Amino acid sequence: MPLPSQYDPFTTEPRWQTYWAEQDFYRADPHADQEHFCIVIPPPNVTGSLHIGHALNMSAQDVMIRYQRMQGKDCLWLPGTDHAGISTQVVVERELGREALGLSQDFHSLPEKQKKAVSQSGAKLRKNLGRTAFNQRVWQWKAQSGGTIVHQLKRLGCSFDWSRERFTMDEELVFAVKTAFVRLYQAGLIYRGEYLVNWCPGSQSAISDLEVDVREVKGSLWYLRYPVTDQPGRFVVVATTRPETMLGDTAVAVNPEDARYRDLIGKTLDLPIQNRTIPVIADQFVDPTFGTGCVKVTPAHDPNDFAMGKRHDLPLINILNPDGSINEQGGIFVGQDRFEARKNIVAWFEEHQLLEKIEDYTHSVPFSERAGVPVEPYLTPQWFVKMQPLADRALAYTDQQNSPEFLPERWTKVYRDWLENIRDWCISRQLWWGHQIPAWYVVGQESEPPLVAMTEAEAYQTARERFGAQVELVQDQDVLDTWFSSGLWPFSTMGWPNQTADLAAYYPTAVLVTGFDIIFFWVARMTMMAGELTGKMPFKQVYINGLVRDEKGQKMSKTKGNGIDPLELMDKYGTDAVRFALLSSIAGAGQDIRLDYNRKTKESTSIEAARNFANKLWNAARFVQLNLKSDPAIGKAQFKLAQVDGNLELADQWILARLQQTINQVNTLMTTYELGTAVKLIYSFIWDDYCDWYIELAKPRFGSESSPIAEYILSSVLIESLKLLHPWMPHITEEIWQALTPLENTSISIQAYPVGVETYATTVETQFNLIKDVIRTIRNLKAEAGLAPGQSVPVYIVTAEDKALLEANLTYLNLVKLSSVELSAEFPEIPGKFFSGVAGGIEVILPLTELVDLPALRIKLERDLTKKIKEAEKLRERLTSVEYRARAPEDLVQKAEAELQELEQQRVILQQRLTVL
RNA sequence: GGGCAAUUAGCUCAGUUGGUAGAGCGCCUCGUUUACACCGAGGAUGUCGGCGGUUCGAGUCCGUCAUUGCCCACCA
Repeated sequence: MPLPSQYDPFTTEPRWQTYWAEQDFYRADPHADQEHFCIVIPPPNVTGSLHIGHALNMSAQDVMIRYQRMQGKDCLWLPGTDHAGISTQVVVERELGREALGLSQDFHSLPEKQKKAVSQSGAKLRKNLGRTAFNQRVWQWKAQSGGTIVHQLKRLGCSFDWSRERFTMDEELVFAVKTAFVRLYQAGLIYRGEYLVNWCPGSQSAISDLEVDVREVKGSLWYLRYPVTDQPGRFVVVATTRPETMLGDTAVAVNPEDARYRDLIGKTLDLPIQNRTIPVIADQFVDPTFGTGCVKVTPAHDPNDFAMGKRHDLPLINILNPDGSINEQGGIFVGQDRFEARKNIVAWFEEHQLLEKIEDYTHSVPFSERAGVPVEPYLTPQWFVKMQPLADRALAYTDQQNSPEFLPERWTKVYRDWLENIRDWCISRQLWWGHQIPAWYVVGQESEPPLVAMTEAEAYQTARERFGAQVELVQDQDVLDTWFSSGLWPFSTMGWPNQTADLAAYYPTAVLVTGFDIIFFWVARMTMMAGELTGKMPFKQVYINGLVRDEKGQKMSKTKGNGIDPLELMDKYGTDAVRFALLSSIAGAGQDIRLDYNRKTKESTSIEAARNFANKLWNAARFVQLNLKSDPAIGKAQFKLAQVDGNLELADQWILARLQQTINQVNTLMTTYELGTAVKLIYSFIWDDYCDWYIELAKPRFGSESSPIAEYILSSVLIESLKLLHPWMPHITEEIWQALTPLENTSISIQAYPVGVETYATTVETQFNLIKDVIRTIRNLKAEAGLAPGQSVPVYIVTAEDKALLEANLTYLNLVKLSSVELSAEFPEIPGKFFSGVAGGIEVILPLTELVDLPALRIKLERDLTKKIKEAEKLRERLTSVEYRARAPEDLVQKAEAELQELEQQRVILQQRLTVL
């Protein structure tokens, strides 16, 4: 099938994607004899759509998987999505709200006011629907529009095994989650307790430390006076950034060493507004140099105070409702919002002359990432995972087996540090959409601990045994933090807790590819869960990919609106170009990538360069196809070096040697997943070596005696190059490969990846490079002489050593327009003016004609000469140094000497040239 | 406060164990010779952030400072 004159990614790419899917090439077989290789997808949110970070992350995984598949391994790349508790619930709520208000626009394009109305109405409608009906509605939404990202992954050309697609709320995974919960509970690793959690008044749910976004806020530090009991006129002044919490104060603390307040320790203060007396306590925590040295203690609303409260056995007074308003403990301020109350309380203090002063104060305030409002430390009953034993176990693996291994290695420290300073994990969320906690309470026996069981029936059975037949149970209303189910992902997707064939074959997985931003959220949770539940680390390696930054080097984010849409780029340049551009800019693993992008024209030069490369490859293939007259190899081109060992020209041997070298380098790089470096080598092999030199040298051979060999090597090297490149640019390589190998009738993606022979002729490379240098020197001389490339000129070449080599390959010099070539061992008689250059000891002489601009040439030559003299001077200085001679390695000294010799030769020639002029 | 990155050509970035700096884009000159102008040939451009040290030799190793970005912990 002849290749069309223009490559069209937009029709080509979907065609092969469909073909790959229909042929079912990427279905894994756990019973296969081959070695297994597995990657599980970091499950994107079901609500999400593909962003540029995904594009990089997924492309990287696809390269790894395609490469390993071509290595002959049985590969499983398991796709799936995450139910994403809060974001999904919010999306569906908004949909309800939009429906109710009759708005058809996308939520994000609505004006702020309408957004608020939609959210409020949505939340109300959710409550009206009730839990079951609402969740049904979410499932319905998921079926309709939850698959956006899945389609987009297909468009990226990802070679997933779609038969194994999973969702974190699949029945199988629900079972795994329950099993994990029950087992951890039974092992004493899950408990329920009243603790201070990060409470988000916006979503009225507990959130984990990791979901808190700390922001610098310009606020105030208020200095409040608390009167000392029975000592009229004496006050203790406390400083606070949250005055409203004083309603729940149960002590004031001072440092025990602080002489200023020593006499007050053990005395009491009259807490204003509340008309309570509170003690003055002594605690080391208090820094006497900060503020007044007195700290108000609110154990129910501050983590440090909570700890202090524990130490001093202080009462806990909760003053807030779940929505952030002041509750009935708040005296006269009951019902007010926390910020309204703050204002009013400050006013009250001022009015009663109890406000000492106000200072401007910039401090950090924790915000809820989801709702965007300040978080309150809040006392509620929640479920927790006891992390220390899990972290210790995971750390033990890192210590003993060096597993998982992080790439780049430096992330190990980040991972370790977090595990070493672990805190308990609050896993309950006050949401409807998610894995409902498998715990039941006995109605009327609320003080009893809940019954944790796999099913309601099981819970009832236990309850009846304990409380009699009439017992009534109610299930815990909370759902689990989304990361709880994601934490099981590498094994829950393979059928755990059942001992499945997939688990046996693919678990632990080979490598996890993810961003550093979820090392704590996800990676560490997986290792801890897996260590406890499966007794193995879930992956051998963790490849951390960098962030894709915008053209200014800034992190892309929704709020900044500086995202670059990969789909738009794919529409413009084709998927392969986007993949290539992203992957080839990976320097080291974990290094951020800055994507150049012009927001006005929506152009990206790096992706354009990638598109140009695709075009180059396409045209090279077209050229080869058009010139295959003798059809020796195409159609069943299984490249074997042994088949072409006779009658090879230097260029043939050279390109084969370079191919071998490239194959070896790529294979070596891929053992450490150096995807960017590897593909850059392939790029330069195809463009610089194959296209710029080999194809050019093959052109004059067509039709001649050596035509069949040239054609054979042209085609085989191309086909090997296609295989080399395929993991990075799957579509175009498939397209060309299919066109060139019609007899194969299969996909390039399941061909064997090239394997290099161990030795290749380096002498060939040296020889060929010499010829290249001679050609370059001639071109150079012509350009310097101001001669057009098309102008035929005579050339004299002087070399004793390499005369035979040049004689044998004289035709190669035809890459430059020459009227005659004189080869000699001695400097020849040349009529008229001339000038010359040196290539690897070979002198090339170009007679001058009247066409040359002599003054311009002289200036250039003089500049060159001073440069050479300086270089030679530097080199000579080094070589005459006694220490250098004594300590530098022998081969280096020799190299330097040879270099100096050539420099000298060049200097002499330049001087000759100048005198000739 | 602690930690981690980054600092190299106009721009974006490479530079393996220390051996005397490269690529892509851009720029300049020339060119449509049997694939490709999304091309070819040639060219110009760097006190490798500053200072100090180790070494025959430092972009590379050590120390220190500066700037930028990120992560963690945060004294009310």
